[in-house]
Amino acid sequence: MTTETATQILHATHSALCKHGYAELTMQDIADETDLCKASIHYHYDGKHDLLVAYLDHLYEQFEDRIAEPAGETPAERLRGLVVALVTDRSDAPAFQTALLEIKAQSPYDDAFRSRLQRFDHAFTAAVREVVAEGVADGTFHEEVDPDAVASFLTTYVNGAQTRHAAVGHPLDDSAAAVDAYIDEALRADQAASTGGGPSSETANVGGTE
Amino acid sequence: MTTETATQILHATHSALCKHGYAELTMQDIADETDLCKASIHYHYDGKHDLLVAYLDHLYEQFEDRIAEPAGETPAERLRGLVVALVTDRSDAPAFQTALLEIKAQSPYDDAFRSRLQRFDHAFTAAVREVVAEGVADGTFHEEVDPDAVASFLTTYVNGAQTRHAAVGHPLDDSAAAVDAYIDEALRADQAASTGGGPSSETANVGGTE
DNA sequence: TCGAACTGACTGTCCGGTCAGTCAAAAAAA
DNA sequence: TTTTTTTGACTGACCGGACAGTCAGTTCGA
Repeated sequence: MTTETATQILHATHSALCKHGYAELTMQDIADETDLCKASIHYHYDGKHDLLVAYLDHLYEQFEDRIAEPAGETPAERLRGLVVALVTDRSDAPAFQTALLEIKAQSPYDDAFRSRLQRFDHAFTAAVREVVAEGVADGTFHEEVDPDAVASFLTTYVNGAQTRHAAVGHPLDDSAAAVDAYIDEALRADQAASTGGGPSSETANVGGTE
Repeated sequence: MTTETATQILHATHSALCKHGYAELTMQDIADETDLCKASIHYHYDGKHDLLVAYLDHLYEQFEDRIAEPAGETPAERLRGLVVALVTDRSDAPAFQTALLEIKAQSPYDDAFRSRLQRFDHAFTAAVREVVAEGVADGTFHEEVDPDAVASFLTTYVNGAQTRHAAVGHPLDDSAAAVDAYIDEALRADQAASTGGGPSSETANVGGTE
């Protein structure tokens, strides 16, 4: 098939996923976002599962690009950009985060999903680790800061922020603010530590906002 | 119906949920964990959704008891007990956490689920806040520690640990260790802050060792 | 004997997947 | 060039399985 058709179907999958959620997603829903019929999608993809996996791969490529070179002058800004990008309420994708959580929840039952999600997790952790290491190297962050520990910590925190937002409506802004406080208070070498309950960490999100 | 029958069905719901997961759960699966037939369950509950909601309520009662009076001499120990109880790999419930995540992921589509999950969230946050406040009051924790912020922070982190464990297999032990480190380094008044910052706590290594 | 508890058989619906066939454009033959 | 064949893309109609929920009827204890 032409790449145009492929992206059309992948795009339709995204829209349908946001509209109906993963659990309620049907092939017809996807076809409805297309000028093709249901059978045509089966013609291009071996089945629903195949299509979803292709969609996750497609998503990962975008995610990879997005976290590849964090914008910002200082490591602190880049770190903030990296994390906050996943913990910000983008009006274009309220339902997307929810659908992604549904997929995460299916991951234990589906090896293909699981390996894809692991790629997201590893990529994000690696990106954070990289930026933190830069910060430690150039003196932005305390020298005792362990990039591995911080990266894993933030990844877990981001996961929590996303889950808690989707599940109980805990504001993403609150979680983002807590990360900001964490960066300032726990990592930055030039900031006075003010303790307090500030730093809450979380991590999580795989897919990003799209 | 007798409360015995009720608990039998609720128990069966739990077992079936762990065995099959939420997405694949059928009324027949639940009935199979019972000495009743499918129709009998429909006789006692208005439907699948009703039963699941009753199950969540049942679950909440147990949860409430569990976090009601955290065990431990010091606030630090009680806080640890509170958090680690939710971030420990209990052999009896590997699949249970996954099923719970599936339910969380459905929460945005289901008001009854959502309100129940919010009760869990609020109860846990309140329990943490309480213990932290005790710790601040008796000098175990720094006086600058904000119980509200710490409670929200830890709740989010716990969510992240659970999600990341289920979704990509990130070890719960690692997350638990990070929380231990957080308590020691960011909250406890008698611990030396590892960073150069100031007199107040430092959370440089909040992420822990993992 | 009355009614609550329970059951087996059944129904309606939904959905993933299949299939025979259409159609247009490319390739091959004339 | 014109005609024929092939092929890839696509479609409407259909199939079969799964599952929530129903219902007429049975069982059994009070």
